[in-house]
This record gives sequence, structure tokens and C-alpha cells, in this order.
Amino acid sequence: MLINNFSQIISMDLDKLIAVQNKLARGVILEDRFGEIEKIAGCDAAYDGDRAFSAAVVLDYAALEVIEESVAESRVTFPYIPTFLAFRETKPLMKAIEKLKNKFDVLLLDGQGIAHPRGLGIASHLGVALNVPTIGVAKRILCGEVRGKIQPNKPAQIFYNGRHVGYALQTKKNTSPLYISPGTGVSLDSSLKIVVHCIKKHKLPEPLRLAHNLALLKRKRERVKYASAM
DNA sequence: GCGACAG
DNA sequence: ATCTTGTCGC
Repeated sequence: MLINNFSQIISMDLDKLIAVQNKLARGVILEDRFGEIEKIAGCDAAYDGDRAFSAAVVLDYAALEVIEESVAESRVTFPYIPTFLAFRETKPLMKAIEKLKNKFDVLLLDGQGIAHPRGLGIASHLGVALNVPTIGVAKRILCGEVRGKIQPNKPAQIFYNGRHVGYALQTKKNTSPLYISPGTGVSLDSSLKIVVHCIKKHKLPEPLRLAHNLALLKRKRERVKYASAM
């Protein structure tokens, strides 16, 4: 069967979800809504069918060292549809974020911020919903075009509909670029500077790299539990 | 109509 | 995202 078990949901009128995105997009603020950054968080999710394993981490911004970690598991009920990613991942991600005891100044998420057809990538969606400054860091571009050549450590602007919506940045030699865009509560300039600050020895900014690894570890452990129970 | 299309 | 072996670069 070529159609997955989400067919019923897929048949749902996406126009309604587009309306939701357009409404939330009105809440996006492209200005810094934070003071001095003391703590920065990252959140990501790994999957095993409809099981989502999410992880969130809080790091000391200056030292980029882990202060707290959290993991959660949930069931996804929505498929992955380009430009509607938030409707699939928001629940899992929020579940991990809610478990954090520490507060943080900025949150990094995998995916686009405003570099989205309706200006509401997952980072913007979550940021507006949680009322927290967010930045989207994607491994691939969703829409728009990069102006100029992408060279190591030389950010190139991303334009969409004649508007500057983010930056393409190769953070390490011989690696594909990252696509950075503000979620909300962060300016274009700050979104780039913050991500650059979080680059250590790897292509991905530390908060996301660590959250990603933790989500994979959580999935691995849960899979073991499942296997040993058989 | 066709191609593109975050995770 | 996930599947999946070896392999190239730092």
C-alpha cells in the first residue's frame, strides 16, 4: 500500500492549517527580546515509526557546557508534510522542553524559522506558541535563494519574496552549509551571531548537536527495553 | 501542469 | 527523519 496510515489525516483540509500558520505568523517578532544570554537551549527528536523520542538540553552560553538535559516519549499523529513540520513535532518537542527545570534565554530548533513560505517554520511556530526567543537551524533549505557563493565561515544571505529571511553558513570545511533564520524574538543579525557562537568542533551548534545525540540515545535505550521484553 | 519540498 | 558499508577528510 503506497498510502500510509496517516491518509485520513492527510486528507484533512490543509487550508485550515495554513490559516493557523498565517495567524501565528502575525506574532513573529524580528527583534531581540532577550537580555544578556546566560543559558541557551536546544531541542530535537528521533523517531521509530510513530514513536517520537525527544530531548532538550540547556547549556551555559559562555562555556557551552551542559547544565541540564531532559527526554520524553510520545506518539506522533501527524505525518511529515513539507511546510507543516510543526504540526508533527511540536507536541514531542514541547514535552521535553516542559521537563526542564532551568529557564533559558534562547532556544535552538532543527528546521526553519521565518525562512518558510508563510514565514512560520517550526522555530517560529514553537517560539510564538511558547512565547520564547527561538532560532531555526536547518540542514537543507526549504524555500528562497542564497545570494552569493557559500564559503567557509562567510555567511550568505537567503532571500525569499524579495525579503532577507536568513543566512546560509558553512560552519566547517568540506561540510554542507547550515540554513539559519530567526524564529521569533531574535533579529536576523543576532540569529547568525548566536549560532556562530555555539559552533565548537562540529558542524552543528552545540545545543542542537547534543539534543540530537540525546534523542538518539533515548531511542536506542527504549528499543533495547522493547527487544529484551520479547 | 511541473518541479521543489525543513524533519 | 530513517535505512545502510565503506570510505574520505580533518
